[in-house]
Amino acid sequence: MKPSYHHKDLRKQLVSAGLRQLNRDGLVNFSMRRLAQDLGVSHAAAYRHFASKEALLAAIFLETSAAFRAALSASLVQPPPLANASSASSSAVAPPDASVALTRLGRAYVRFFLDNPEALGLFSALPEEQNLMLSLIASLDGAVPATASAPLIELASHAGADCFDSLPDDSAFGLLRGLVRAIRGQPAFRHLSEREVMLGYWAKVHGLASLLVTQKNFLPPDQLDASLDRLLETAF
Amino acid sequence: MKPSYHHKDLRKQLVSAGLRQLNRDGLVNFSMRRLAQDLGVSHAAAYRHFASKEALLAAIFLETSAAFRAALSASLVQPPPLANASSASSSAVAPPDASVALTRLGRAYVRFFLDNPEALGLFSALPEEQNLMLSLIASLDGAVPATASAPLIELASHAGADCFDSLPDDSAFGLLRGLVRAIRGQPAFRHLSEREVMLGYWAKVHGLASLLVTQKNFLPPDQLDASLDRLLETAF
DNA sequence: ACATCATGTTTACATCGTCAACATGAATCG
DNA sequence: CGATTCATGTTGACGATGTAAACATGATGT
Repeated sequence: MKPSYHHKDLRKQLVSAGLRQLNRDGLVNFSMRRLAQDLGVSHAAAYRHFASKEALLAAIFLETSAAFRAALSASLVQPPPLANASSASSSAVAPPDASVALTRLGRAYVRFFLDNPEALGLFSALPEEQNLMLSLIASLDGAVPATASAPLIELASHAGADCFDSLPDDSAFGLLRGLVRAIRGQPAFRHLSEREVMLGYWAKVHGLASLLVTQKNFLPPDQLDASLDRLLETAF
Repeated sequence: MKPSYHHKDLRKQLVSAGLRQLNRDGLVNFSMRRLAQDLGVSHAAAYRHFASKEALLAAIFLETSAAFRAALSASLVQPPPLANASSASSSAVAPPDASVALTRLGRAYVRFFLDNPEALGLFSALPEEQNLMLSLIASLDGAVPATASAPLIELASHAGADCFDSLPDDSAFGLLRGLVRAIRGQPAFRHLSEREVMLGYWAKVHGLASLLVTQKNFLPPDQLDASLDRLLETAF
């Protein structure tokens, strides 16, 4: 089998091999030419599929963020076992309690970045970084198509400063907002606005992810899951 | 006055102009040659002062982190006015209450990164990123000299996974640890380890900084200080 | 069979980080 | 004062990079 002039779906291989190189060498050392060489293809071959290096990174970002979204959604629908697993409810689509749901969501968030360390850098080093984190939140509802060809701009354009109020209640983000509202019902959080409660939750979760990714051993690794649960539950 | 062959303290100008370029063009587009050109000096001139681009960035990091340290220390010694300023105690070196001190510290932390947006990227994109955040915490005590010529390695070498327990109680970090211990005295936090309380606090503060830097308008900017105080106080 | 067109390849260029060889001039010492 | 030394700045070169233009190949549909 000759390696065949036409590589046939080079595109997918660029994205997946690119992701691999990203996690190996870091974002700063990400190189188009080395990537092409690794795939046994000449440099500039990638430019038949991506307009620029940034576009490739955007595609990788899109794939990663799709996985991210899936992980978060899964944590709400089919919760991974908490530290103290008691009831065996088979298909609890609606989470029993807001703070439990937020704990699950938070744990999935942190776990994802621990499993994909480079994703954090990717998510914040891309051109539309200003709107990125919120577009991720917004993209929870699937309103933004994850089709890999769409440039990042398109994704980010859906999430401005006002996306907090503009998404429908039955979207995933709307559900998150609902959880936040429920939390805000507790007397301890009454003096905060919705956005403040939301930001406080997200900040804690995101901060845990950031710090733990770069400080993997700050907490004893074997008790990490339990620690995470405790920390997230304590937030509310 | 001819621009003089010898530029005389090019080094400082490289650091400060470099910091400026960093905040303008971002870390990814940071260019040695453009920097030299902006200073009216030929490329490679910088290599008389810094062994590599990374070394320059490390120097910029050191300067930035010194300012960071100063801002944090100042917030503990001479607190910036909280939202509700009542008593005018002239020189309250010892903060009156642990949670108040932590709120002040947190606000200084967030404010610093809002004022120096690129510092966040700098702090996490540098070679010793693994130990960076904790070395910053550790460097609160001034054990690490801020002399600009020292490479980053030297700084980071002082902060390993064990710096949490190894610093003396009367250092700034020790003080922070004391604050954390005081907080842990409250019944709501008794079930958490010291490190967990510490991480929870730091995560919230760091997360607030990260999210607000990239989402400057998520909270109404005019009430940002008040919101921050509320959010930080609610953590405890 | 042939034309079309998506997909690879080659060549070329500007820019980048970095090094080696050289130039300059301020400081030191006779 | 004049010669020497040495830190500092310059020039030119090299290899690697991102990217565009011109060209090649071969799968596809008429």
